[in-house]
Amino acid sequence: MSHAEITVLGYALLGLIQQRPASGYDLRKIFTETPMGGYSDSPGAIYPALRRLEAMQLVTSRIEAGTGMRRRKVLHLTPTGLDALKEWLTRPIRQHEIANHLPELMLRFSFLDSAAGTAATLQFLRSYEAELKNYLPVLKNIYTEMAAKMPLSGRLALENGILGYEAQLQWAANAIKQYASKEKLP
Amino acid sequence: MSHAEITVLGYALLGLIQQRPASGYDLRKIFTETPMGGYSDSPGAIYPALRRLEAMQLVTSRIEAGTGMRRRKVLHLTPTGLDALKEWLTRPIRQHEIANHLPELMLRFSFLDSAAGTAATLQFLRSYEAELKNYLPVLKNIYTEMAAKMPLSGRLALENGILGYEAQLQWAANAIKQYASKEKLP
DNA sequence: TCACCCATGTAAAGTGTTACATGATTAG
DNA sequence: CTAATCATGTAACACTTTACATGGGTGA
Repeated sequence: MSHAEITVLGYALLGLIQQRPASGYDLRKIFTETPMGGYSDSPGAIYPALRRLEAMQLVTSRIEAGTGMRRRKVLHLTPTGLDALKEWLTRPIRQHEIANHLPELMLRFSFLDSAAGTAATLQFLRSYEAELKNYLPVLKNIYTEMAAKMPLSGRLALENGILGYEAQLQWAANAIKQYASKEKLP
Repeated sequence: MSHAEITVLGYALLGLIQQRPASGYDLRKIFTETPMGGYSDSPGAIYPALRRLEAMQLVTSRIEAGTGMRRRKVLHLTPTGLDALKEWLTRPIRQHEIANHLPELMLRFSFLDSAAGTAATLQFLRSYEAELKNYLPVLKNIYTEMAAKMPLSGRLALENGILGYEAQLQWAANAIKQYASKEKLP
C-alpha cells in the first residue's frame, strides 16, 4: 500500500458526505455557493478525488436512476470512511497548523460536532485555545523584532495577523461556553 | 510566449527581492521564520520558482564570491520585474479574492508601500474596505439560509468567518487613517 | 428545434511536496 | 577532524487548474 494519503479536499468531501449522501455535482455546488470555496470547486479536482476515496473504500457510490431524473452517482460514507474522517478531526493541533493552516482547522471544526460528538468538539476547542495562547506571543515577538525594518504597510499586515489571532481567541472562548453548556444537557 | 504566468509564490519572491536583493537561502529563511510560511518554505519550490523568474527576466542573479564566503547567488529585481510586481500589487480587488484568497491580498498589501507608494496603498485599502462591505451581507445571507441545516459547530464556523471579516473591516478603517495622515505629510 | 442547465468525466500542463544529493565552511 | 550549518539544487510523484468533451433532460 504505497499512498494511503488523503488530501484536504478529500477530507472536506468525506465530511460533507457524512452529513448527507451526495453526488459529485451536489458537492461541487456546495463549494461554489458557500464560503468553502477555498477547497477547489473544479470538476477536474473533485471527481478524481471522489474516485480516489472510492478506491480506498472510504465511500461507495450508488447510481440513482429515479424516473425522469438524470443519472446521479450518489456517494455514501463507509464505516472505514467514518473512521478516517474521525482520525482527521481528532488529530492533535500543532502550532504549524495554527500558523499556516487555520482554514483547514476551521473546516475540521465545522464537521466535528456531527461526526465525532460534543466531547470531541470541546476537546478540540480547548486545544485550539491553548495553541492560540502559545502562538500569539511568538507572533508578537516577531513583530517587535521586525517592525523596525519594515515599511508601514508591512507592519500593518503583521498587526492584521495579530488582531486576527486575538479574534480567534475570543471566538474560541465563546464557542467553549456554548459547548460546555451543551455537554451538561444531553 | 506561451506561459508568462507568475504564481503567488513567484510574486512573494519578487516582493521580497524588491525590498532588498537576496539569495534563495535568504528567502527561504524568511519563509520559515516569519508568518509568511504559508507560501512554501521548501527548496524544491523556491529554487525552481527563482529560475523561472530569471528566465522571464524579472530578476537577475549575480554570484557573490566575497572572500571567506560560500558562493551565494544573489537575486536582484529588474525594471521588468518591478513592473510585473506593481501590476500584481495594483490589480483590482475582486470579491472572489475577498472570499477565498484573503492571505494573498494581505501579502500584496504588505509590499504595496515600498513598491508602489503611498497613493497606491491608500487606493488598495479603500477598495479593500469597499469589497469587504459588499461581501459581509452576502456571508450573512448564507448564514441565515444555512444555519438551520447545520450542527452547532458548523454554525460557529460560519460565525467565525463573519467575525473575521468584521475584524478586517475595523483593521482597514484604522489602516486608512494612518495612510491618509501619511499622505498629507510627504 | 434550439438553447440551456444538469451531471459526469478526461487530457495536458504545470506546480508544489518530500526526500535526497552535493559540496564548502566554520565551530568545537 | 568531525559535526553542524550554509547554500544550492534535482528527481519522483501526485495533485490542482484550465479547458474541453459528452450526453440526457427541460423550457420556449
